[in-house]
Amino acid sequence: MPLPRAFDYLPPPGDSPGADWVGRRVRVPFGTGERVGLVVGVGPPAEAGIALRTALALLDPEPLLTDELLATLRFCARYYHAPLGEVLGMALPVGLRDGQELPETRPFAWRLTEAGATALDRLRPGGPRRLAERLAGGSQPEAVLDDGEDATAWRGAARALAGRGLAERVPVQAGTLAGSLAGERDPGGPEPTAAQQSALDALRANAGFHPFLLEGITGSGKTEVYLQAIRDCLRAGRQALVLVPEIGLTPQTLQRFRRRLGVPVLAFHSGLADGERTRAWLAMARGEAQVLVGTRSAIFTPLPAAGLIVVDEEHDGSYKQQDGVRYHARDLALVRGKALDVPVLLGSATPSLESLHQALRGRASTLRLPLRPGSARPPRVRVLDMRKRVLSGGLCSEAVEAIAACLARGEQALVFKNRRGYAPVLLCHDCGWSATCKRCDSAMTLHGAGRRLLCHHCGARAARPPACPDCGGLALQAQGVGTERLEELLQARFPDVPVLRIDRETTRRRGELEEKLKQFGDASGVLIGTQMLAKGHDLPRLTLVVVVGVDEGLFSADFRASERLAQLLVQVAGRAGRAALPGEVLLQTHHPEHPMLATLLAGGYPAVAALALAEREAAGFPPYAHLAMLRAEAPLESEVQGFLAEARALLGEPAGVVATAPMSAPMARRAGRARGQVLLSAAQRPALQAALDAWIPALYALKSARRVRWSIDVDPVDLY
DNA sequence: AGCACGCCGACT
DNA sequence: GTCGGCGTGCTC
Repeated sequence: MPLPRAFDYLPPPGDSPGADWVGRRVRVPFGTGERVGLVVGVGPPAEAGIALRTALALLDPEPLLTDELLATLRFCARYYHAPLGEVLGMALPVGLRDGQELPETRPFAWRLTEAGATALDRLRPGGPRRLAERLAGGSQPEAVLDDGEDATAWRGAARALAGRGLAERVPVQAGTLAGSLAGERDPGGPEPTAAQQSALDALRANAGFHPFLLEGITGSGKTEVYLQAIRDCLRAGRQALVLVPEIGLTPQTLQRFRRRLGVPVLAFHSGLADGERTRAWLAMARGEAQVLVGTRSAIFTPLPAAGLIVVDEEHDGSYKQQDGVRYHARDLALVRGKALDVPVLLGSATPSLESLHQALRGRASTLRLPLRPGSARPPRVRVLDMRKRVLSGGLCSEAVEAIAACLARGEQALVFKNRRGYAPVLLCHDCGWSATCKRCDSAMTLHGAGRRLLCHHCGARAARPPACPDCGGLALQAQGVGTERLEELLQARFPDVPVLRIDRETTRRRGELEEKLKQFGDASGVLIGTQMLAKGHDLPRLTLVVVVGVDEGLFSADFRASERLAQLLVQVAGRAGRAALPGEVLLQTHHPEHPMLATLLAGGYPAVAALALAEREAAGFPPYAHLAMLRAEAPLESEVQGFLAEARALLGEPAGVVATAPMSAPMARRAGRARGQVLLSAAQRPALQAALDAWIPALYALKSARRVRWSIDVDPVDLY
């Protein structure tokens, strides 16, 4: 339960609990019902004089959590000021949280039954037949099937065969699996470059906990270093955990890991069914699996034989949980690495300022991978000054000409716009009215070729009004451009080549991005996309990138906006060009003289990072200060302000901490709810933590806290 | 967070 | 006379 304390129970009748009960689940009476609990301690009750109830049953024959993981979760609860119960609930896979029995995790294989062998020739062509033909050559481990031609479809086929008694699922003896995988593959891989070799030497010279910051742009071979480091780890008989950003966990990534490592590689992400998540988690907990690749929440997998933690694209925003327990998986990776005494390898082309700061202070070692000879050269970057230009749908004539020239060479162009929809604003040119959301303080975005209005914050929809609701005029105009309008424009301008739009609207399903890009192929054409296209899939024929609308990021109120923009520009630019086909990047801006852009062009990301660090130090922002945010929302503005005012008064002026007055969130109303916040800042972490330790219990006790939804965000990434 | 209890308004 | 609204307090 999200309650800030633990509950004591008497042991189930006949049981005598010892310290080895810690980390096991119990079923207990709670209030009027029953709950699954996790034993976090055994001993006399924390408080005398409370009538204890009796636990009903011990559920697990062995602890689910290692001591280290439980200690890390306790740390997580303390550090992020979340109730331990909520942290535990979040860290356990759903199936285990609601008390299910521990599933089988041993590897299984499929084989044909006798009936299946005889029926083989009579099967109609299709998935089941293809699978049956594979199995006719001998039983196949599931891990091998997962990696084959029908990587996603074979399970359905297997179910169909099993339903007719033609195939069966049988356990594989331990040990034979790794061998069968290694035997089939080529685990050697390419010869490491000098830079990769020295990175690996540095990793090998290290024993125990140490953070490494692996800096290298796309194509510099970071993954190769991960793979070699994991192989070292496996050779020592230890487990490796690899964290990847939400969009990084593609079938291709997994396949590459499986091929090169020669052992089963488990995936862990929100797209998995509950059962699969539980099994992957447990297989690591039981030491039956050695490698797990997963997104943010994979940081909570038990690693009884840990050897290495890798965080790929460590600067990526998706490592920060944005609701509930607002943890940061990269930061927790460092906490776990220290507790487990294993190296933590943070990789990025554009490291976060936090990690660069750690490296500057000598807390992390930097390993650099320069570009490999023969791979892409850095693209030529041109800034297009948009002032006083004639625009056609957001693109200036130079950009359109560059696209035309690129297509004439038979190559591909990418137009990047971080705004989906047709246009971000619908404006009345007669009276200045613009379409805003009824429930949010934000403009509604035009969609559907400009015929519909959609709020990106609450999902509200409306038809485009035929006339201005305010003045009745007919001068309603779409202002600005989104990806949809760019698609319309480019399709009209280049009718003879494919124009493909990739954003959350056109590409929702997992794996759909890969399918679409595969279909797009190597032929000449134009891609239009948002963030989704900033990284990932390899596009060898892509030589031109046009970035439309850099300006939003240059003048944002958020102090992290320029860092994020620089990271995005570097990532997007990294998509252009190959050894044989040099790339070009065009940046459209109204502020060509902006220092961030100038610095980026002159010195690349390292120069921007150095500049940003100096600014942060001068302004007293992270990583030179530490922040915490109290947020509250409620249907009524008065309830939010009432709570925040009381909360702010309770805080007082603690030593070493500066807190703002209660204020409205940058978007003061969202989905019909008023939102407000108080920001705390401290030069030293302990002062901030001490203030929060004293403050938060008092917040729970506030009456006004019951009328709002409030939360604490330690190390917030977004200030709203 | 759930859940029960409790005290005031609209229905058969 | 009862169903049900959500304010309040508790959960070992």
